[in-house]
Amino acid sequence: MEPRLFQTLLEQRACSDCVLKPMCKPAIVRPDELERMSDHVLPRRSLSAGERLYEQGQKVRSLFVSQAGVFKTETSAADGRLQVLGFHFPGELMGLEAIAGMRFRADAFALEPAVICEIPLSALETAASRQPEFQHHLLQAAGSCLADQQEHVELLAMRQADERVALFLIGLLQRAERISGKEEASIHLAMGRTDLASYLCLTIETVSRTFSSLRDAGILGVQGRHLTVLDRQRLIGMSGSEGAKSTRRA
Amino acid sequence: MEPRLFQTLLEQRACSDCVLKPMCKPAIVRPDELERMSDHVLPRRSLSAGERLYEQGQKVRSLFVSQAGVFKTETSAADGRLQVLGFHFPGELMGLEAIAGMRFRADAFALEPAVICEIPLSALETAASRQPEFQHHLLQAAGSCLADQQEHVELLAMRQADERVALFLIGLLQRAERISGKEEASIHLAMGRTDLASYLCLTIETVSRTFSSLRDAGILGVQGRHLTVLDRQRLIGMSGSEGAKSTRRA
DNA sequence: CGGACCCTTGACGACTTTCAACGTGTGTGG
DNA sequence: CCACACACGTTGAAAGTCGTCAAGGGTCCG
Repeated sequence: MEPRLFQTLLEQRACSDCVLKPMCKPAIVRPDELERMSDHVLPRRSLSAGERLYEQGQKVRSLFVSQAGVFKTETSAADGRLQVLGFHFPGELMGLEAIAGMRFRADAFALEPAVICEIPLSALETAASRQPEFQHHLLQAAGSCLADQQEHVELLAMRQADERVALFLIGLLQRAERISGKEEASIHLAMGRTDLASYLCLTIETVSRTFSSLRDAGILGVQGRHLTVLDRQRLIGMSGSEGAKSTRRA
Repeated sequence: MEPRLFQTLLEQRACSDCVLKPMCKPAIVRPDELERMSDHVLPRRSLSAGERLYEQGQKVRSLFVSQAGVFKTETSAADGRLQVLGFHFPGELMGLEAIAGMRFRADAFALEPAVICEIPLSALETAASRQPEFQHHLLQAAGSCLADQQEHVELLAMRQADERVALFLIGLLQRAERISGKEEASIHLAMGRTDLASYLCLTIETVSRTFSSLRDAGILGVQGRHLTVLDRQRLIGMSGSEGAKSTRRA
């Protein structure tokens, strides 16, 4: 497959959902043309899998929106332990949590080959001052980030490992369906078990065991990073504690 | 003590640190005079301990900043379980996470007698459009909220109960010191063990036991909700896993 | 073919939860 | 004034879940 065409398709899909649509005009033009556009078009950059977008402690000059490819943000504590704070899908804003201290609080890595839009903070603020509509969108985006983080906390508040995994999978399904617009049953995990476990505050062994038990229960098909949701209702049922217990006994 | 005078003192202290300082002019005037001021002065309201400020699912018309008194935000899941998402000290913005869906995602309760500033969303956005400086502050405030949430996740990522408790106490100390400007050793908990446990994703028994073991180790003085940090260095040492292990063995 | 990496599975142990009882302080009513 | 209920916090013992340690299989790549 021609990678250029593939990228273009991805870009079109991503931009239709992008938080920065009001200040961006990529639309139908080809990538090489985009580069030359001056006005509202944002600097772009492509990253390969595993490449770092920004680094913890680095001064913040820009925020980022993935246009294609999933990213992870990850802090490293003083003792060297890594903690994945979030996964970021196309159209989602990254870096906002850094602007209070003006330094990134985490590393950001591309989990797949990716294309990223970079928004210089200065451009962001001037655009917001001039266009009330964009300012509104920006606030909405900030609110979304915050809501996402709250959902992460709510996920971690689920005591049992299988509740957390179920809730995570449902979240992935919903994000995929929001992008594709249709009901999805298959999930491709952009992240490995290690990142997944860190995000869920579990060990990779526990994640693996949970996948296996979901497979044995006939709820999930597991082939490495390709998952298939076989029984969506029971998966949803597991995502709350009461539901989880009754499902497990059944 | 005259409650009116007491309130006024609290207001002055809180406002000096308030995220909304640029759009607010309370300063020295007495509360009853404030009520009548029109321009930039925000609607105020006082709540008694336990009173609800806003409710999950309610439509968002305003955001809030505590001026005096600590608040908690708490979601109730479908199965009735409650989860405390955050504690909010004077000067901190509340409700931003709701604006993406235009509905509050949690209940907010005053934990103590409190005074609150209410900021209608419309006022917020118009003020931000007109004053680039205020828009900047607003973004910073959003970033702070996000950073706080991330710290909460990092706290929950601490595996051991004593690490979480230690990290939480250190956070409280820092918030108190940021407000008072001087080093603090005593902590007054505005919240009960139940809210604390929920926030830390532990049971109240575990929290209680952890306090007791910190007391027995000579690190913390515990008298109900009044805590005294006796050995700050060891407390800090416990907040990372390596430190916690070596401290525990010593 | 060997090695590195990722994922899975098993056995054991540690930690937290659960269940239960007790103590304290506060407010209410006799 | 005391008895009582009630909320809150503490402590103990037992049970369960997940982490740790260890081993093994699979795939990709030099």
